[in-house]
Amino acid sequence: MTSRRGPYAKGTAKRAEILSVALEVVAEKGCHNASNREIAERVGLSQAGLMHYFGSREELYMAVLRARDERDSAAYWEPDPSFAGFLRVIENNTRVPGLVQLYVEFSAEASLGKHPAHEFFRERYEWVHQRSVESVRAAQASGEFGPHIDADLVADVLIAAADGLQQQWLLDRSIDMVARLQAMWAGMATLSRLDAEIDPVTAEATPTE
Amino acid sequence: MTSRRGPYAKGTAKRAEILSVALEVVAEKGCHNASNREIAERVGLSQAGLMHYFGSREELYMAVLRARDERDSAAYWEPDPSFAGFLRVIENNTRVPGLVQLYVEFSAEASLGKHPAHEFFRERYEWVHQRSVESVRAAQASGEFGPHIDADLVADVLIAAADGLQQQWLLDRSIDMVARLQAMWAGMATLSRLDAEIDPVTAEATPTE
DNA sequence: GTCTATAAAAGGATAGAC
DNA sequence: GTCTATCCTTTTATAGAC
Repeated sequence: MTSRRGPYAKGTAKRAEILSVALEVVAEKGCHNASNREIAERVGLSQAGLMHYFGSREELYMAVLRARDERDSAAYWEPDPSFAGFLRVIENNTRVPGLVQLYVEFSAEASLGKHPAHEFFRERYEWVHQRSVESVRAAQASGEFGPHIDADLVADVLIAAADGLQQQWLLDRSIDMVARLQAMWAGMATLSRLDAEIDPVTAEATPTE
Repeated sequence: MTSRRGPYAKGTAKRAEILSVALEVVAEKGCHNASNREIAERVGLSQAGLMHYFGSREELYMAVLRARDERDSAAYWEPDPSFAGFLRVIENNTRVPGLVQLYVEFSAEASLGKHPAHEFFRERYEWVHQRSVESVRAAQASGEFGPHIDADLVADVLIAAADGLQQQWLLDRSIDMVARLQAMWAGMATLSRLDAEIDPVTAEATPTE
């Protein structure tokens, strides 16, 4: 059980090693200044050797991000598909600034035109969105959210706030992302409960008027 | 009045032209793939000529972003330093995807270590934050928000949601950023009013329990 | 101010040998 | 699998003419 079946054992281990080193280099220099050459050197490969495992810089970075998602998903989301689970993912990101930076910069790079990672990020967004919708529905089931809320909209706002807070946090590591997300979540929850009790349509109000 | 005083007239006009062309190229290729050579060519300058105006790629992009901020600030923020003004800025961004992409990618690139634009983005954030705090205070004055809210926290969340929604929007141009921001704002407002009326501390609640 | 020319360094990607 | 060698492109920066 120490090695997986024959021919793939080494390749798999090497791939994992590359992913980890790639993350290390990105964390130090940023996605923009991390070069295949440097990653290859640190793994003890030539640049062409690196290309054997990942056909391009984009493939490599996608793989790094995918590995992160799989790890986080297994560790936080799946055991607890609620807002609390979501918060644990964000809180954990605090320990891996390199990943956060890679995610923001690479997804921005991929957002324009026909970039090789464009589809990857679209699909990833769908996935995160669905997960978040589940969290909202769980909160509705528990009564924290009212029944009339638009779960897709809340999910979008939640993800947006989390992404934007990560951008802020990259510039200033002292900000408390979790506290801010909790405040936002509580606001949406309160609003949704009032909608249910008072008027399903009203979303704005000027009480002192 | 057609030209500013003598020696600077041409330099100023040329700089403005370069900024506009740089934006055009970034909009097409993304900040990552826009090259000084191509920008210079399209302006009708050599690369060395371009470098005469902006000493580096970073300086040039900072200048593009600064010009945008000045324009938007004059057009939307200053006439209306409220949440509505904030929304008009966001809504306007819908018309300049290149700028949005440049902002997200370049700020992410600059967020790591000692990047030449790091300080620029930190200062810019301070500025946007202060502007947003003013919007929150205006909403408190009008009674839309309760008096006990943490305006800095609301401002951070508002900016985060706006930034994150722009990331989403870059990947999927069909999402309605303004509607989502309004929902979030309404939630925070409602929460803040309840805090004032019921209990200044409570931010979460499970009413059906 | 603007050009041509040019340098040295670095990036990504690929062909083909072992 | 892994390497060497090579290609093409980008970047910054400089020297020196007009």
